[in-house]
Amino acid sequence: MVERIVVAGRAVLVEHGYDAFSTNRVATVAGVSPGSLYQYFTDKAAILDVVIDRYWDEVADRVAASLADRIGDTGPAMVRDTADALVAALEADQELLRVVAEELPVRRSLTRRAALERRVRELVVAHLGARPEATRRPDPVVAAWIVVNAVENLAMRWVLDRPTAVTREDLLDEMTALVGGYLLA
Amino acid sequence: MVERIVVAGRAVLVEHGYDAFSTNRVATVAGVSPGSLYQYFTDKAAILDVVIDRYWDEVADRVAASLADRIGDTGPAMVRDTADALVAALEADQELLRVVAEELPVRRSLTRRAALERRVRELVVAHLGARPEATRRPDPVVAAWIVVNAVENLAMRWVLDRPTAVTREDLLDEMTALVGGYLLA
Amino acid sequence: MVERIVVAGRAVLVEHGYDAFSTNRVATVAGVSPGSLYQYFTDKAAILDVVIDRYWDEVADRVAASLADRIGDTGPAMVRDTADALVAALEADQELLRVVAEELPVRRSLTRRAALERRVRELVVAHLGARPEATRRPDPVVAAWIVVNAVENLAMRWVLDRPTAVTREDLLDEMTALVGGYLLA
Amino acid sequence: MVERIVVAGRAVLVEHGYDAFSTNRVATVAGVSPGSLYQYFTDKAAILDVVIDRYWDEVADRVAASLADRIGDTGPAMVRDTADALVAALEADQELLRVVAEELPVRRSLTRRAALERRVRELVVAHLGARPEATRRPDPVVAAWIVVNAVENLAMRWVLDRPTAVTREDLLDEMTALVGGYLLA
DNA sequence: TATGAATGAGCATTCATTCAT
DNA sequence: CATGAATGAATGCTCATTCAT
Repeated sequence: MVERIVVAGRAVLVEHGYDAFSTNRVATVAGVSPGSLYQYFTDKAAILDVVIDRYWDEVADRVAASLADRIGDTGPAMVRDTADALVAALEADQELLRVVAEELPVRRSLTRRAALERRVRELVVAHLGARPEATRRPDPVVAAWIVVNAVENLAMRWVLDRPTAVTREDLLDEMTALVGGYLLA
Repeated sequence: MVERIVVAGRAVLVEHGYDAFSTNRVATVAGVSPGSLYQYFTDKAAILDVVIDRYWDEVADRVAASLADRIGDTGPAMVRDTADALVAALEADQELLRVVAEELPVRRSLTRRAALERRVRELVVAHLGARPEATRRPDPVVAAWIVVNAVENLAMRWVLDRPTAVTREDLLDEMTALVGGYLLA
Repeated sequence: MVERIVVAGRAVLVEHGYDAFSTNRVATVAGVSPGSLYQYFTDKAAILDVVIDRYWDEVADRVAASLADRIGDTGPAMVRDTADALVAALEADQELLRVVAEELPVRRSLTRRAALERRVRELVVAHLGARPEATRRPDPVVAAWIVVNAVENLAMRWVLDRPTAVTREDLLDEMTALVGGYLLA
Repeated sequence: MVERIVVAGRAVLVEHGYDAFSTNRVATVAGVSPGSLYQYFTDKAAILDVVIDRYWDEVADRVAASLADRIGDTGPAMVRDTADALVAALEADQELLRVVAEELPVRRSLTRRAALERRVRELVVAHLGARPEATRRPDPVVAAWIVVNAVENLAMRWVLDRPTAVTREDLLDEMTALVGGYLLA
């Protein structure tokens, strides 16, 4: 039932946008009475939170799963593969990404995205710490912040804007160059 | 009168947040009757749009003004100065930036930010086109897209999140390294 | 408009009872939109309060007016006339009295009725203080409390219950005897 | 089970007030499922009715028990003792009295209180009938109505309002004087 | 042009009641 | 009998918008 409601919530968001995300509509789409919503969620906001959290968790899971396959990667390949995984994760549910990233107040996604970023950042810091020759940047913590923010944002903007001038391959190549060039600059 | 309304709209946004941005409140703060709003704006959304557009225009103006002073810049200095100008522009009205960037649907800012980005991108393209030795990237259009997005986003996140690990100097240094390393990678 | 709403509120109360006293119904009966209610009243409760307060104020006014005519009264005649005035005042809007006294939480009427009682009690205390021979009761404050409560309640119960055994004349006679007998006991 | 529900109903009323008297809460406090309520009561109102009826029955029982002890009483002593018994009965469960008398629609208590009053009134009528010299009032039925109403109301108001000017002894003394003075007036 | 009272569709939420298990 | 998830009508209230003045 929680499932039905969350799925319906997602559907409403994707098909009718955030403005149409009313409890009544979510209930209708879920084939459930409005009252039932409140047996599983305290609030309208609580439903939305679950939908959003679930989205970012899925993105994180996809990225993690993808990375697990290429654990031996090193240097440029690792960057490219990670970027690829991230882009793929964002492409997986573009419709919802559009709503979550453009219609919803960013604030709603903040904690979940921050968590995701922190996780990745820590991996990067660890990686850089383990291989001093991998970078010439003075502070690995700063470098990780830069790299993670830049890559995440580039991937998101690309998926959302689909700039005609930049193919998917371009994007991955350039992100690789961006990170590689930066770390060794 | 348009002026009064827009100023009031900005004030409401900054002082009470987007949720309190109701036509009645804006009218009250503007010292105007709610009916009068509709003589200058078609919509509540139209007011908001002007407030937001004006914000991004101000940011663009500040960046432009700042750049005009350093017209002779070249290479790293140019990057650093541009980044500095952008950070400064975003710092100039942090309160509104917070609302615009975190409380409002991103969609609202989309066209104006896109315009800003396009302008800067064209400058970058022109610059790169004029000095082929400035970059090893194969496609200047792609490179410009990458660079502008990365720098803009990094500046915004830094101003909004104020990550303790990254000082303002760090930020500028690293952005310079990021761009420099990338273009020559 | 306040007038219309209050009148409609009274009408709803009288015709459909307290349970039907919903904002929408009051608005409908007032021939007004639900939103308009909130331009003049903070709350549903605020509307009800005005209706109730107005009712008790009318009762108080009628009693006061009636008493003003018989200012020279003394002893038994004064008691009888006052009782008469009170009964008449309660009879004037029996339908509303029924709702106010039997359907509504008593609590709602408490402050207004307390004010009315206090006013009358003070008159009684003053009267008794001025004519020591009018009573043998040791404490005029206590005596006033007893007398006012007894008379008010008897009048109310009689109007509401219309006990077949007790005619209006009976009631007045007996209340006169009650008060007279008590004060001189 | 009926017991558990009624006890829970009383508890909810006393601890949280009438507004919180929801079937769900009563069921929770009773440690019973909401559905089970409807196997023993037709209605939410039915539960409330039993709670209230039981309350007034308890008051009646206490008064009756108290009176049984003083069966030989006559005249003023009888009045005083009866009044004492009534006040004591009302003081016994003041918390519930407050809810029943001030938060609940009076209508709910009407039949049970009417029954109580009728019982007492009949006693008074019988008493007065048996001793013609006990009163100078022309109609014992009328006199009984007056006396019972006055005493009951005074007792209730005193317990609920605890007027500082009137001690418990005052109250009993004055009620005795009131009734005595009246009957012999 | 400016007003602001009036609007009314729409919303989030509650809770007495039911009924399949 | 007992359950408790599910119901859904109904509620109080908001606020963008209109329009007679």
